[in-house]
Amino acid sequence: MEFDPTRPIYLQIMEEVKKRAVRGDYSVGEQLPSVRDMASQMGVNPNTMSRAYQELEREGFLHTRRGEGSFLTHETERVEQERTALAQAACTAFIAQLRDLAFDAARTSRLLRQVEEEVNEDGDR
Amino acid sequence: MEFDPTRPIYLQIMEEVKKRAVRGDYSVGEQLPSVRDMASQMGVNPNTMSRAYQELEREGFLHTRRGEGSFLTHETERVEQERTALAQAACTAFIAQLRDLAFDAARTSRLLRQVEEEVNEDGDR
Amino acid sequence: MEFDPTRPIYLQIMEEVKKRAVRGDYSVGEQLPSVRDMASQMGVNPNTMSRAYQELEREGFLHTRRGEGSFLTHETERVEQERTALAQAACTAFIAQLRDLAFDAARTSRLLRQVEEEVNEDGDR
Amino acid sequence: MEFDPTRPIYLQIMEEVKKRAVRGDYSVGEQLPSVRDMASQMGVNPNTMSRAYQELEREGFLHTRRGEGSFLTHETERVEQERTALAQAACTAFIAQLRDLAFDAARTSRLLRQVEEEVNEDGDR
DNA sequence: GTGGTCTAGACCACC
DNA sequence: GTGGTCTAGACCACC
Repeated sequence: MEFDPTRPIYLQIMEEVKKRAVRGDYSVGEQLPSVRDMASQMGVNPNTMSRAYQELEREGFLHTRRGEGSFLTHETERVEQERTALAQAACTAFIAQLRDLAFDAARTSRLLRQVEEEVNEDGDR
Repeated sequence: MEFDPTRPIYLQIMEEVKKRAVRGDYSVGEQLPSVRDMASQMGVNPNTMSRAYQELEREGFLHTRRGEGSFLTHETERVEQERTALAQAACTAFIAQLRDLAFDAARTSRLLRQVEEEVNEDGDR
Repeated sequence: MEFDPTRPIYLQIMEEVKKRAVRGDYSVGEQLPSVRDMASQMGVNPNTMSRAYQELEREGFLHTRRGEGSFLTHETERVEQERTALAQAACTAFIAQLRDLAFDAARTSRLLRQVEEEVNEDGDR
Repeated sequence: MEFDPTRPIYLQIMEEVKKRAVRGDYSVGEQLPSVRDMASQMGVNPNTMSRAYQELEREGFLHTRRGEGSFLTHETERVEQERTALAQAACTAFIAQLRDLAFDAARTSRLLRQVEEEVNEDGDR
């Protein structure tokens, strides 16, 4: 994986794990790859991965059972909450981009209506 | 400037110049920094900058007068066209993110309405 | 190959490749020598040859498949179009020469009829 | 002046002087620039220029009067003869080019008729 | 000063 | 093997 060198890697790993859970790569309650496996998978130091797992545990996103491994939270709502947070972040970034382009409100409205149509068509599939 | 190492630098420079023009950093018809200046400003080789300028000229985004320098197109429409293209690209990326998060149509609609409101508030400022 | 030092080499290479295709040295759809081979064949730097090939691709005269090589266009019409263009260029240069010699219209007419006869004899061969 | 390095320079000078006379840069009977002046004008060695003048004299195209200088022939016909010869040479080269392009007789006829029209329009000016 | 071209040589991606 | 990109540095034309 590629990491943005200007931000702490463990934070970027946390986001990645959350995205994977939200995407459904891991199901609620499911065992996650071990710290070592995940570290080699993402090409980072196991210590860094361990830190990421610890922080995720503090946030209640996973729990670790000594000697057994780490497991994604059982609470569906917790994952849903992350989905919303990630969507909101994407949304904030998107608005910032439009603002930076000085894209006016009228054109934005038109663009968003287009987006909505596209999404609805997708939903129908 | 930081460049994504997986994509040609000259393409990223082209996008950056377009963004700057769209943001209004450069006005239509205005002389742009020379190839050498822009190259040192962005920390790339003058040849790479030259390539970027040449491609932008081919796209009609700027024109070069030998021995004089490069100038942003006089056509406001050309810049507007780029504004639209950049906004659409941002939009497409945004939708892809929501899709990747398995964000359903109903929630997306709500989110988009929220975006629209925020942008309108901006417009009112 | 000898190049006219007053004109960009890559442009002269483009013309040479077109002439070769028009002469039938390369057939439509056929693989062309690699950038490196053609460069050493013509005694130029591979970068210069690469530029020539890229411009020819932009003109639709050849297409490149990454990792495989470059191929003359499949469209016979494209090559025919070049034949016409080259003939017209030769023609324009010829007229300019006659004009430069202050060759009057009557004598030019006679000369042109002579050209036509010679070409027709050629056709009969 | 630029010379083709594959052919004797004095021959190329001779052709140049003939072209100038045919173009009317020099009139019949008129004094030509001295060997020295012409040599520096064309950027060649005076010996080379001298050789060219001698050959032109042998061909009866100019005559030299010791201590006075060189003069273009008085005979208008001699210049006309050169005009024809140069036109014929241009013509031969033109036909060779069309042949090299495998430009067929029908297309050549069409092209030549176009040329003739252009020349006639020119003549009307 | 300006941009345009060319070479030499490296490194990469795709095959 | 193939082409694509980038750098470094030279030289040139036009102003």
